[in-house]
Amino acid sequence: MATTIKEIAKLAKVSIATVSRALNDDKKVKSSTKKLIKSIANELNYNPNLLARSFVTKKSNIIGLVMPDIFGEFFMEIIRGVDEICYNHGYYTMVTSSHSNRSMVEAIVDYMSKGIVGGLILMTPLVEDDVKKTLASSKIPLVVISGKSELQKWDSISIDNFNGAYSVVDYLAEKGYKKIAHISGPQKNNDSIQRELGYRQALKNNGIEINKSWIVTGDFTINGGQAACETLMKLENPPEVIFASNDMMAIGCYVAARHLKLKIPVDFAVAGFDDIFVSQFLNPRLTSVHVPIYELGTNAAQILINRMNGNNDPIQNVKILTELIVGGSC
Amino acid sequence: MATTIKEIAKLAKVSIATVSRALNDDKKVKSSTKKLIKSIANELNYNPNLLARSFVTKKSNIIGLVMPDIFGEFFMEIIRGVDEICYNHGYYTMVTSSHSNRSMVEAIVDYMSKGIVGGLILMTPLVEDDVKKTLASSKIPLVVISGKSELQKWDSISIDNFNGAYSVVDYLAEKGYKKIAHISGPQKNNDSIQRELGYRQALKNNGIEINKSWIVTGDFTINGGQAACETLMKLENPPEVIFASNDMMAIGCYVAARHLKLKIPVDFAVAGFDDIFVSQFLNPRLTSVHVPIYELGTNAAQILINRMNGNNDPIQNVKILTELIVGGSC
DNA sequence: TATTTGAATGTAAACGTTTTCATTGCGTGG
DNA sequence: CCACGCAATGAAAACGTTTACATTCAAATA
Repeated sequence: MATTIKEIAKLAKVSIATVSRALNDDKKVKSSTKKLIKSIANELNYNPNLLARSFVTKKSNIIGLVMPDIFGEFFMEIIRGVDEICYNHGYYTMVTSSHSNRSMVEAIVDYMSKGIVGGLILMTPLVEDDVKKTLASSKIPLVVISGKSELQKWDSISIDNFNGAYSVVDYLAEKGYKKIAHISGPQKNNDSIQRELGYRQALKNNGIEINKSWIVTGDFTINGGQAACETLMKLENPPEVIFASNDMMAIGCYVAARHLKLKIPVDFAVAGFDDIFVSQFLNPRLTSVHVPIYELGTNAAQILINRMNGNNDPIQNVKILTELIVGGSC
Repeated sequence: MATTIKEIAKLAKVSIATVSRALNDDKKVKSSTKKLIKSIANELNYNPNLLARSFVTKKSNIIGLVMPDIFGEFFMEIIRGVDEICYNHGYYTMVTSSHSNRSMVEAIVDYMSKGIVGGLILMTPLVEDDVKKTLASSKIPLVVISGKSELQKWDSISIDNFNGAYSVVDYLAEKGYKKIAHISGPQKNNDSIQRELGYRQALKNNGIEINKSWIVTGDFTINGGQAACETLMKLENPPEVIFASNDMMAIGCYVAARHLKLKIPVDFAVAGFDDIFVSQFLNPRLTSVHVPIYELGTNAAQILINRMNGNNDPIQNVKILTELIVGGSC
């Protein structure tokens, strides 16, 4: 079995308390004994039993990352970002999703109540009331990655959806497009809501009136985007360009174009949001709004670790800025 | 603080031992007391402290998943598969990568020695000697997801790279192509090696002689694929079709085609391996070998959990079968 | 010299759970 | 009616670590 401080204590002829202190760099230990203990620990290849330590200190350096799903590069990048920071600080990353058959709340509660994780990162485009209630009772620090800053409740990171959408629609208007349609995401999804607001504001500021038949609700999937696009292009008065609330639906527009034998960007133009990996290989390249997802993860993890180390600064609500990527699709 | 078995014991007027037994469904507890204890536990919203439990039992229901990198849909799908099975069995998934600045070995040792994880899934295309040595000393069960079955050492899951590559090259030969080139992956990468072997065997079986100048080493990246493709197409005697060892490099061929103003599949054809998400949206759709990556993850997790539960069957070396996906790229 | 200080170390409790080894009490067979 | 066995429960140790409190010893102060 693995070596324990007991064995080190025996060899160093000191008590386990001294060993513990020495290994934790307590100032009260004479530097000579400290050196001795450390060298013995090294020799024996000692590794502290983190379970025992967490158990007694009631602190865990495991960070729980709860997501609605584990799929696609968005979540992947989040995990990567979180893991990177965790690794740099000696923390561990535990991931899970709500697994369709359980609610987000159950997933969170599971993580919070077992005593395993010492901090929580919750990634969800929509913080529902029951989730809020659960979070409010949390004894461990947590950070929310969300579509919208949950001001004054928890630390949060969110994408600047509004300005991202604004920038792309504004670009379209400046380019001379007048008939600008929008395929939104799910109704209650905060990312989607904010992006639609940005769309509307950009139209307004450019003196373009909103045509309700040009705003169609999608579901963030390729199929949804395709259906929405076909609906739009079959209108008596079809739009010149479609701003899809995410790239997946924009890809759906490409598929629809092939079906309808229409050519992008000559017959109609397309723009998306997220700038996912695929988008640069679409033909023509998709104009989109780049989101530094990785930074969402690193920021969340950094803030959380600070909190876990006792940081008591006021609640932070970080907004991650986006960048317009211009392709040949419009 | 959270409720403990002590409080339950007090309320039920029994000892903590009985509570522990009752909650663990020990047969020796009278069913009436068991019922009482469980109802009280329920009432108090009791959750066992997993740290304490793992600490005393020396078993952890946390599975460590170590990967060379956390990037792209391949790893994402693995994580998803592992998480799904873990969730279904009440296990937890902890992920990490080797983070470029530490070796795979360090990452593994870190996970093994801290007592946190009770089982390990190691995902790597190449099990090097130092890793082997480390794994050999492991006290906890582990499963390897690799490019090649490490027979008789550890349970392993691997992709049937050889037959996957064989099937696509055989398809090309049957279609009438004679000049079939290959862009391989990194030299020591097992996935790459097996795929090249499949390529060679398929040529042989179809009576096609191997032309060494048509085999170029790539690095699994888009840029590498592009460079390799340009090298090939600038030969005096360029090939008719290129089989790239993965889809990323196949995408590089598309990029090269654009540069060279060549048209796929008329000027030259392309096939890949992996059937990544992007591939279906390339124009024309990429012919590739589909790999059920998700199942790699679920299989690995399932085998590992069985081992953690005391399964002592002989070592398993599972090979995951592939499927040829025919697109318009050849 | 007697007392105080403080640095260095030791003692032992505590964390929540499982588990081994008693202990109790009751029914059954002789 | 005694002994035995068995079902049900309890008492207490154990896991590895941290930490509050106690102790020691020597140097510094009065």
